[in-house]
Amino acid sequence: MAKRAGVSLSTVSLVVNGAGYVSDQMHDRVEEAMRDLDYIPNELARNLYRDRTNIVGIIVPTIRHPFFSTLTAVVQHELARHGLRTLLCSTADADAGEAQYVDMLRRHMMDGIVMAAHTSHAPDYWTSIGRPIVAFDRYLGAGIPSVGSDHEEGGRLVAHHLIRSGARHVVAIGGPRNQFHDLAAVTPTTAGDAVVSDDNTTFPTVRYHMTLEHELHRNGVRFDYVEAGEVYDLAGYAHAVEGVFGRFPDVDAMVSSDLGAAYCVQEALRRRIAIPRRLQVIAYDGTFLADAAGMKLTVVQQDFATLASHVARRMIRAIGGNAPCSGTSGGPESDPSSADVPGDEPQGLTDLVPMRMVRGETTR
Amino acid sequence: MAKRAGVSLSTVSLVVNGAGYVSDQMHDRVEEAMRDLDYIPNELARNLYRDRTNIVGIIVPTIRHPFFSTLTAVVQHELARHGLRTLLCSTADADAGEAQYVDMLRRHMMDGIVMAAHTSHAPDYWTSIGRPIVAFDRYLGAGIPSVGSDHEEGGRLVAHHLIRSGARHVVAIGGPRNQFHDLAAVTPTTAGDAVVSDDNTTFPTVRYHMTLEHELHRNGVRFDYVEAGEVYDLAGYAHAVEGVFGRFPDVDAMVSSDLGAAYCVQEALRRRIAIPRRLQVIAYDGTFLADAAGMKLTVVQQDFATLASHVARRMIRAIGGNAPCSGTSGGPESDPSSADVPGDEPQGLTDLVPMRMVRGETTR
DNA sequence: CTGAAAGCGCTTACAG
DNA sequence: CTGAAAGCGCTTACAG
Repeated sequence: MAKRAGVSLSTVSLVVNGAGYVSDQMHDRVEEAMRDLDYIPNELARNLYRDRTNIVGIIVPTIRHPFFSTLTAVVQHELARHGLRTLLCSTADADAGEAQYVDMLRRHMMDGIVMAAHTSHAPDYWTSIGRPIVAFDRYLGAGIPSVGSDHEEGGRLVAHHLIRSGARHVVAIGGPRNQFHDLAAVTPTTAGDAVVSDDNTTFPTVRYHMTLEHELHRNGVRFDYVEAGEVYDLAGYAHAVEGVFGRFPDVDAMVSSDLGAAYCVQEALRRRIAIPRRLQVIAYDGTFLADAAGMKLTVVQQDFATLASHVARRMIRAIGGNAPCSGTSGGPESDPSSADVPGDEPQGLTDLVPMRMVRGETTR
Repeated sequence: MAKRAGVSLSTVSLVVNGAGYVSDQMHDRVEEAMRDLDYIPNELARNLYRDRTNIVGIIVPTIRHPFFSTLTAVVQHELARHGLRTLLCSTADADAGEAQYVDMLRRHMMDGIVMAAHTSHAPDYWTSIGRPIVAFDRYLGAGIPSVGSDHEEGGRLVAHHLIRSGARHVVAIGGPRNQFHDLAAVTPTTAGDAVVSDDNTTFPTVRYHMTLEHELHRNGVRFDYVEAGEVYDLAGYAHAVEGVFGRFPDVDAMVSSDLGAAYCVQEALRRRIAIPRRLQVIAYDGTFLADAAGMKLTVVQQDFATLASHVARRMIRAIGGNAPCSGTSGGPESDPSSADVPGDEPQGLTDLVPMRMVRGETTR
């Protein structure tokens, strides 16, 4: 519909896309006409032709939780650097499970999905989708790339600090423990004790608690796990924390996410329990909240920037082919099945990002 | 490409869309074929035909800030109820100003935009876009609907509480004050004192501080405003807060966003300043952070649910016509210029949502 | 180097 | 009630 300057639409298209050969004269004439009528190309038509939207969905439980808001922010940033937009897909804030978002992926409304929420679907479900998916902090099935922090290292960092500082009774507050087994090839033994089995088939976050528990037990430190409800139930942490002090009067170290740790500090202040002298608190994640929780929290820090860059890299590769932003459109050679390029680099399909501990005011 | 069951594509389309008249026999035959080949309609083609993506962008400074993560979550939820998805458009997390997102709106990659970040563009810019825009907590130009809390009321709530409780020196910590005037028909007087002028042409958030200052002055309470840097500079609040105690040793009340207030509590604890006896702290916003900041903060609460429902309603109206989810497709009668339906209801184009104060542990 | 043609996958009038 | 046709606005081979 842009045949104003007496040229054909193909020429306009060539100019707009900077492709092909157009004489300078034509070029200028088209540019001028575009400016005059302030022509704006309709992206919808391109999308249809290219079978690309340049939109990637990120599935999280809720963006309200500081961990997921931080994660989403960095992932968005990183994707944007590659010309991809981020569609917010939260499962708790939208009465819609992940299935609806996967459906959108199937219907080509998104080019790919970053999956960072709990799922009740089995690996078959995920592998059969046949479109680009990157798993965050979870295993979704053979061939689906996965990115996450090295939670075993995280568990070790926490355990070793607590052991060194003389903790006797550690309480961890976290999500529903039954989720630990949904996708995990983990063999729980009788006494609530569990053992990590196969390296490649475990829900990664579980390893944090398992390693922690294992290390503490090995060193004769008592360890209890308290469930705080689903991750999207922010107030659930507060209740769980309050309960801990009643149930375990002799607790001398508490371990949770930033949010849980913040409640620990708050409740300890209220009960006039001296931190870190009588009670140590270690937060897991290291979002802004760790700096604003009444005391500067000691944290085991996730490296969000690195995590995001891995996620973006995996996603770009999975989407494949045609670069979205740069003019170098290499034709439609994208192949959905390239989502599961097998072991094309050292670590295979899993990126494990190191963690580090940062001392605050809540540990000795 | 769905002529498997020996029927024409039009029939398939009719079945998929549940429109027109199809015999039961045809219907079943098509359904069966769709199941067999597990056919998934390509949304891109529909988008092109309908000139609709069912995607709405929300422009925020950063999703990391608890206020904006909460706002985004509720808006997403509310939009989802109307069949609309939310595209995350943050200006601080993506090296891209709002212009890039507006461009996407122009190119029909989004159906509308919720604008909740600071802009340096003048009203002309916004009004000339001619596509659905809803402003949040700001005035973007004649004809652009706007939603926000009643910040004058917020200012009054804070002021009255502080006056009643005997505060003598109040310090507020907030964003750069020069932004206050960007879009505001506000006449600052000599002494740093400012007066709210025209009711319909003011950057709404400004009114909070102006009302607060005005009320406090009227009652002989000292008021100082300290700038904390841009809203996306989370650590900036911490620095600002630290500075306050040095500059104003006699401060006995501090007022800021949840995040700023959290830093106030933290710094006061560190300096062993008793809250609320020697120092009161009032937080503005009322996100989850107010419950996890070392003490339960007294807050002036934004009614996020109501704000979001107004935003969604305004957006639906601006986008107009064809319902996205329900089967009742009323044909393409959407009209971009319906974004500025003039004064079609009591309050005109502005929704002002009430606030309320919730007492915590940080006030007397 | 430029223009007319076919096609991306759907939808909706419009004839049979 | 069902099928052949035109069109959504662009892009890319393919002839001139």
